[in-house]
Amino acid sequence: MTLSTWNINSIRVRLPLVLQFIQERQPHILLLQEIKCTNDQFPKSEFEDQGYNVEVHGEKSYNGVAILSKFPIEKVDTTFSGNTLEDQARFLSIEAKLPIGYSNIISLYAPNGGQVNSKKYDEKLNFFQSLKEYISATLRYDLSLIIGGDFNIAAENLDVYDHVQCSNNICFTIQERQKLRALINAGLCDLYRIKNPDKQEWSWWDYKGRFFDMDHGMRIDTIMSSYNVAQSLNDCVIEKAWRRKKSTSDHAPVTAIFSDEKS
DNA sequence: ATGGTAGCATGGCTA
Repeated sequence: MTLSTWNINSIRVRLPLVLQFIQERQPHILLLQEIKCTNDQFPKSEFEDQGYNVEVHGEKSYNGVAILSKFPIEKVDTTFSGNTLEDQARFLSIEAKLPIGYSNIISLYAPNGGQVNSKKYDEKLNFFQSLKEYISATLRYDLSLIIGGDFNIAAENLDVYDHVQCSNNICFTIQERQKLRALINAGLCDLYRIKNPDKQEWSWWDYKGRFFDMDHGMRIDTIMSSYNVAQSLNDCVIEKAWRRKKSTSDHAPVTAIFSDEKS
């Protein structure tokens, strides 16, 4: 089973590219972020034509998340208990019977945070606090949880192109990294890091300047899961080729491949 | 320190 996540920065602009990605990669599940449209603007039938069940949590202009699933979707939630940014479309949860077992799958678009120490920055820290408390209260030894998306925080020094230069930048301050660490410590594994313990790869490169040409990026998108799900993991890769394409997103997709056995 | 690009929406916000 293959599960991908991709911050596509507008589904209406990126529909042809996402359809091409589906054709080539054939993910059983695709988590999307920054769809930047309302539910009725989302090209649902185009994905249904490709054999996907589709759930969308959108809003006008900004944010927005969606989940495409080859497996029937059994339960849907557009927020979580305690969500401090409930008015923004950043969270979509489904349940589905996967080959690895019955699972809760979440598409997450964490806030960027704007400027360090701004109002948005505080809201970002508070959002992660509320998400950690929810995940902590929800995780049980018999629950299979997959949470993928744009976390908008790079965890470690090897997750940014220059950890000295980036240390005061949004998405890499100590305060943010502590929030991400606390979320992981609630009982999650970073599936990319399990399979690539030393690799330095990025999932996001700024559109501005020559960031992509210079390979100056950050690894802020990933797929996390409960430990039992991680036992079924075969590989996890960042698909940089999709960031190289014309008229693409500023993020690359991340894909996890699982063995089809229950863990 | 600022600006560089991109999308939404058509001025300025968000990233």
